[in-house]
Formats: sequence, structure tokens, C-alpha cells
Amino acid sequence: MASSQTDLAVLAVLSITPTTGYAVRKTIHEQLSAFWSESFGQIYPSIARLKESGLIEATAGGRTGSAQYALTDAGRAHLLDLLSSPPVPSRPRSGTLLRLFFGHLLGPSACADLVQASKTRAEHQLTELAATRALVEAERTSDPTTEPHTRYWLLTISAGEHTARATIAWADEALTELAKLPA
Amino acid sequence: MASSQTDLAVLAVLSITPTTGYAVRKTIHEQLSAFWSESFGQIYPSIARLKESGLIEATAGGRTGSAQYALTDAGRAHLLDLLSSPPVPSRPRSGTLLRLFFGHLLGPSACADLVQASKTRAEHQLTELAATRALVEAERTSDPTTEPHTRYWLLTISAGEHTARATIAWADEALTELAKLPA
DNA sequence: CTAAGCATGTAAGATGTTACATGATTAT
DNA sequence: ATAATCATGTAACATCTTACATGCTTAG
Repeated sequence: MASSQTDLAVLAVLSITPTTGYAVRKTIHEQLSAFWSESFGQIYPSIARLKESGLIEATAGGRTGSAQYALTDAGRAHLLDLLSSPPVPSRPRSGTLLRLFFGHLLGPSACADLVQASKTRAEHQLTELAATRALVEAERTSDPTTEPHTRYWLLTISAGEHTARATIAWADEALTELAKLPA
Repeated sequence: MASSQTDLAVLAVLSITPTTGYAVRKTIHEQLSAFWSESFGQIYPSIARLKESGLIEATAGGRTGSAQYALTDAGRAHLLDLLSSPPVPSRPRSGTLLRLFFGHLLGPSACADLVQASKTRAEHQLTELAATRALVEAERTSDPTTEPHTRYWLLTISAGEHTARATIAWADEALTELAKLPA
């Protein structure tokens, strides 16, 4: 019942700035979407659990009917524990590659569509990452106190860029290969 | 209740050679593990569903107490439908990048460990893919009838290789960056 | 004023893993 | 013989998404 991965993400986001559950989800969407995702259906129960266990507490501020949460000392300690624990490997599931593996049933043209869609997604992600990168660099010069965190943020952006570029390079190769096959 | 993604994988594997549920899982493990995974807890219920719906049927052969399944005509038609349906995007979840994003809490040395582990995994995957590639090329020359399928198989292997090499290149960059930071 | 966004939560159902139970067959 | 592998299944539990219900606040 304890989804420690979601708890980890929520605790970690709250460790940067105390906010509402809604804003936690927004942050994850805006800043971590390349490698993480959470839905409200996980975040609110997670917050309830964390509050129950005394790892976070409601603080003043925010509007009526909303609550901002900050880590307690126990919460900070637990967060370090979770961060230090080995990452759980995520089961890979690429619908595109599954279909491509059985591509002889689908034909070269439909497969090319799949590959092209992959490429387009990767290109789109690349422009998004570029925008985020610009934002982070700006924040870094305007507010030097964020420096320790932004360095690590940039590392994750770089990871996304490498992966996206690899996808694009592969897609180009695959499209060339597929073009050679008879319809 | 209908996990159409698992049904798709099972149908597709059975379309190549009629086999047992056990062997379906083995094939997925050995040939698709870079981008797909299934457990027995999903495969056997999936087979039961497919049999129930008349998409597969038990055939003779195999040992006592086991059953080999082959696609029916309806099964082949359904498989084509599923293959043609748009791939469901998989929620990204990288425990490594999540931890790295909050790396300032963990410190450069622990982060370097995480990155190094990523790199090692990627290198390991690269050697596995090379072995599979050799196997496929061999099968291709020894039995030319498998040609239509092996071409597509090689495309998925290439995808894995591109991704793995991208991970390694990123890891090297990240390790250099992390080495610059004070402990 | 009204639409968009902020904010919280729950319920139902889909999806997935792990552990267990059971037994046949094959290789050493 | 005996260990490894083949083979099938289920039950419990964990995880996650989607849809719904509700109401406040801010910008146009």
C-alpha cells in the first residue's frame, strides 16, 4: 500500500518549496515529465500517508481551502533514505518497437509511419528540452542561490537530449532501411 | 479486464510459432526484453481470455499436460487490428534521473555512482544486443525463409543499440561534470 | 460575469508483480 | 536419484489511470 516511489517524488518536490498537492503535480509535469509522471489519484493519497506518518506538515499560506506542505525533520531524513535506496528498474514497454518487431505482418509503409511518429515525438521533445534549458540557465544567472540544484537539473535535461537525438538518428536509419523493402 | 497490450504481445508471439504459454514468456524474455516484458501472472490469464474468445486454439504436440496454441483466422484478423492500433505511450519512470534531479541532496559522489551504474547497465545491454545480432544474422543465412521477419528484428536491435550508446555518451559527460563539483 | 485555472479528493476498474502450489520431463 | 528446466495456474497485493464530484479564485 505504501507506494514509496510516489512518496519519494512528492517528498523531493516538497523539499524544494512547500506547496499544495496541485502544485506538486504541476511541477512534476513541467520539470520531470521527460522521466517521471504522477497523477492526482496517486499524489493526494501519498500526501495523506506522508502527513499521517509525520513526514510532512501543513504550513500557513495559500488560499482558503488549500494547504501547503513542508517537510518535517523526520521527512527530510526519510527523503535522504529514499534517495539513497537503489532505483527500482522500470519494466520497459515500447508499443512502437513491439509493433516493429512484428513489422512483416504490418508492412514497410505502416512501419515507416510508426518510425516517423517516433522521430516527430523525439524532435518535439528536443525543442521542449531546449526551452527548459534556456529557462534553467536564465534562473541560474538571475538567482545564483539556486545554483546547486540547477546543475543537477541540467544533467537530467542532457540525458533527455541524448536519448532524443539517439531516437532521431535511429529513425533516420530505419526509414532508409524500410524504404528499400518492397511494398 | 482486457489487457489488450498483453494480448497483442501473446498473439504476436504465437503467430510466429505455435507454442506453450511457458515458451511465449521465454521468447519475450529472450528476444523482446530490451523493450517489452510480461510475467506469468499476465500471460496465462491472457491465454485463457484469447482461447475463450476463439482467437487461439490448442493444437496437438508438446508433452503431456501441456498445450500448444495457434492463432485461428479470427485471431490473425484481431492481431492485425491490434498491430494497426496506435501504440499506447508508456509512462516514463526513471528512478535514476529522479534521484539525479535532486542530486544536490545526495551529493556528487553518490550521484556519480548512480550514473556509473547506468553506464554499466548500458554497456551490458550493448554486449547482449551484439550477441543477439550475431544470432539473427546467422539464422538469416542458414534459413533464408525467416528473412522477412529478421529484417524487422534487426531494426529493433538497432534501436536498443542507439539508446544504449546514447546512455553511455551521456554518462561520460555527466561523470566529467560531477567530478568538477566539490564533495 | 464567466471561463480558465487552482485545489482536493474518491471510487471503480485496469494493470502488474510476487509468491505459492503442483507436477512432468530431461539431463547429469 | 536428483537437480534443473518445463509447464500451468491462482491469490494476494501493489500500483496507476480515469472519471467524477465539488468548490474557490483570478483574469479577461
